[in-house]
Amino acid sequence: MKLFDTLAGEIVDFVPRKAGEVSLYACGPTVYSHPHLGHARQSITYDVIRRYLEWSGIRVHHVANITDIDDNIINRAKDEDSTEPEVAKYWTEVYDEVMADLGVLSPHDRPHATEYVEEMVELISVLVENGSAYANDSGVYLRVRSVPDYGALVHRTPDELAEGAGARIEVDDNKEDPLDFALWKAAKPGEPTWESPWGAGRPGWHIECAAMSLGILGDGFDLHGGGNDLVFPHHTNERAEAIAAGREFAKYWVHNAMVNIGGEKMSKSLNNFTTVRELLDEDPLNARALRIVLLQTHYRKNLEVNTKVMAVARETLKGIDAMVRRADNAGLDRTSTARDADAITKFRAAMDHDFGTPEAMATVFDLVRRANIAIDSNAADATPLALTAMELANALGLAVGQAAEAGDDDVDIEALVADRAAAKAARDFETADQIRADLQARGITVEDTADGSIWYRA
RNA sequence: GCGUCGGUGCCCGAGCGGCCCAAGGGAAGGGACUGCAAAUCCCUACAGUCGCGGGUUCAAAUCCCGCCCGGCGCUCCA
Repeated sequence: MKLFDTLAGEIVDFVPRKAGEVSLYACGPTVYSHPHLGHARQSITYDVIRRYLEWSGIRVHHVANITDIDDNIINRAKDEDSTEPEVAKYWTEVYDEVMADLGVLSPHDRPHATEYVEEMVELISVLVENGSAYANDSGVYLRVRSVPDYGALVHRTPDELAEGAGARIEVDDNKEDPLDFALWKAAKPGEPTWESPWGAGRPGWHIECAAMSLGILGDGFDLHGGGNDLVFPHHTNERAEAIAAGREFAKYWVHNAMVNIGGEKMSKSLNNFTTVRELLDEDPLNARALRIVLLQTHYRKNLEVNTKVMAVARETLKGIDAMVRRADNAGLDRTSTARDADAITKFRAAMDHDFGTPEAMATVFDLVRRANIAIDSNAADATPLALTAMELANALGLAVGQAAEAGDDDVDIEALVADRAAAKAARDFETADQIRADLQARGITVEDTADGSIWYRA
C-alpha cells in the first residue's frame, strides 16, 4: 500500500509498525462553534481511510481528539456569559450529532485536551529538563532552533521560516527567538488554569495533540492526519515537541485538502462557511451525497462544494440506490457470499495507491451498471455483481442497501399500490395514474417492473 | 517573496512513462423497454489533445526546465 507522505513529500510505501495493525491520529476540532464543510471533509476523509483499512482486515486504532480549551472557547464563554466547560460540552455534542448524521464512525478513542493536562505537563517537564524548553514568567517555550529537523514537515528550514514570518511575528520579549512557541501559558485573570511546576496556567495548542497521540498510540505510531492548513504551525510543532523530548513521532503524515467557496478556503476566520447542519437540512440525501462528492475527488485536491455539486451527487447516489432496489425486487439473496473477484482486485488497487477513491468509485459504478444488465436479463451473476457493488460502496461508508425506515403509513401505501395494480390490470389507466400521482405528491415514487410494482420514499 | 499542491470535455473529475485516438459521475441528443411514466440498458456528440513554451525518451497528460494562472501555508484555522 502506498500513500502520499507529507514529510517525505512524495508517494511512499506504507509499512505499519506492526503488520496487520494501523494506528491513526487525526486532529479533531476545537469545539466552540458549528462544524462546517471543512470539518466534514476532514472527518470523512479519515473515516474512509479507516473503513477501508478495516474492510481489508487490518485492525485500526483511530484516535481523534477534542480540543476543549483554547482562546476561542474562552472568548465564546465570555461572550455568552457562560463557562469554558459548558461551551465545550455543548459544541462537542453538536459535533457528535453532525458526524453521526454524516455516517462518520466514532473514533476508538476521543481524548479531551483537558483530561490530558497531566501528560502534557510531564512532556513539558522532559523538554525543560533536557534544555529544549525554557520557562519564564509568561510561560514555557520550546527552543525551536535546538530541534533537529525542525520545519521538515513544511519543507522549510528555521531560517526560511523566520524570514517568511518576519512581518507577522509579534515582538515578544519573553521569547529567546521569534520562532519559539508556547508549551505552557501562564495564567491570565479570568481564564481556566491548571497547576504546573511553572505556576498555574494552561497548555499551548500543539502540546495537546503531542501528548494525546503519544499517550494513547505510543512512540512511532503509524499515521497522523489533518487538514493541510495544519501542517504549519500545528503539526510541525507537535512533531518538534516529540522529537525534542526524544520520542519517535508519527511515521507517516496524511493531509487532506481544503473545501473552497468561490475559490477560497472555507473557514471560520473568513466567515464564508456552510455549516454541515445547513447542508443536511437542505435535503435528506445530502449526508450520503456529500460523501459521494468527497469520494469522487481525491482527498489531496481542493474541492468546491455548492448546490450544483450536491445536486449532481444526489443524482449519482440515486443511481446506486436504484440498482439495489431493483436487485432486491428481483429476489437478491443478500446472504450469498459470491463476489466479483476482478472488481475487488481493481478496487483494492485503486485504494492502495494513495487512497484513490475516485478510481475506486469508478469500479463501483461499473459494477452497478453490470448488475443492472444482469438483473434485466435474469442472469445468474446479478447476485455477485450487486453484492460486490454494495460491499465496496459500504466499505467506503456509503451506507448502501440499508432497509428503508418503516413509516406509519406503510400499510396505507401498500393498499394504494395494490389498488393501482388492480386498476392497471383492468386497463383503467386513468385511475392507476391518479394513484401514482397522488403517491408522488406524498413523496412516494412507484415504479413498475417485470416482477410487479415497487415503491420507495424519495 | 519563499514553500507546497494544482491547471484535463458543457460541468465535476480520474489518469501511479507505453495497456490514453484520456476512466468515472452529472447534464445533453437519439433509441430500446413501458398503456404512459419512472427505473434500466444501448448509441451519439462531447478533450483532434491534457495552461503556455522548451527539453529528455524509441515512447510524455504523466519526467525535467522556464513562464502564466489558481488554492493552501508562512504562528486563530480541518
